[in-house]
Amino acid sequence: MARTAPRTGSTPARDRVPPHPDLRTITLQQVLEALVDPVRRQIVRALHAAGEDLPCGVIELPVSKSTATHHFHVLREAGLIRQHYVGTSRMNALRGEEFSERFPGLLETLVAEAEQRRVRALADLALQPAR
Amino acid sequence: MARTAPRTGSTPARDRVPPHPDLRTITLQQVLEALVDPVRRQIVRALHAAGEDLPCGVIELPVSKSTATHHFHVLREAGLIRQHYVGTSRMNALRGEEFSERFPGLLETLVAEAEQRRVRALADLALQPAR
DNA sequence: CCCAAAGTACGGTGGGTGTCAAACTTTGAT
DNA sequence: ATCAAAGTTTGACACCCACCGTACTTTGGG
Repeated sequence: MARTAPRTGSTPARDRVPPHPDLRTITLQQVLEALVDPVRRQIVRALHAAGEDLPCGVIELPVSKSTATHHFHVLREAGLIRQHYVGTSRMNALRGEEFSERFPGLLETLVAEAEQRRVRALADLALQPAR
Repeated sequence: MARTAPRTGSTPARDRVPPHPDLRTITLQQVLEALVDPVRRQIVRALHAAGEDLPCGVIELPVSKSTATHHFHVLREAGLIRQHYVGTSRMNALRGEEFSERFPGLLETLVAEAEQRRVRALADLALQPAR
């Protein structure tokens, strides 16, 4: 029942795997607070589109590095992403399957937003004849 | 194509029907901002459970009347509820069908939250033998 | 050994918003 | 005509959180 990892002696003392919450303990409140920020939704969409682990750096965000760190932290606490280190880079992966099992439909709504965004951009272009 | 209602002359000048936004103009950002507040989710759940129009007053909320007014306003702007007057009472109805068509699954997630809440309350009771 | 790269941690700032009380409006009833 | 009920409006306030810069840590490479 030891929730803290046993650390089988061979690995160095400091493990760089941050705690990932059990999805069952996540509340809708937490998830909505995480997803109400457009930058965080952008991260989620990027990870979904990539379909694989991405280091923080390759996701282009309109904020500073320290702010980005903050956003990744919030997403992890809300059970949306999983993080682990590879060298000096922190890799991020969407916890897609398990999250969708806990909150069905939510992720799909976010992905749909990306689609909307594209359609609207096209429509705006079409509706502006000249200027 | 006139988006503003024509007001067929017979009705009195001041109509007490506030503007209800077209669901197609609502963004996910707006909806999430509306639903991130627990009081507003409580309102939505109450309307869903009732299945009929309810005046503001009969929904018990942990806030003052003026704050409640504010929350109903936000929900209406986000396309989640429709309001109309009956006497001195303002009736509120969930725009359930059309909203679900625009954002499939979201409302269901909120309703599921109510279920979760009940289950957790029961579990908490069961896990506390005595004190 | 030292430096660059990639994040993290921390302290501080500004804007947004949930909150309330008080004054006001509209409606229906006495 | 007057009064109570139900909401609304309008400030004002307090707290939260997204944001940034700076300093720091860890890792891998020259």
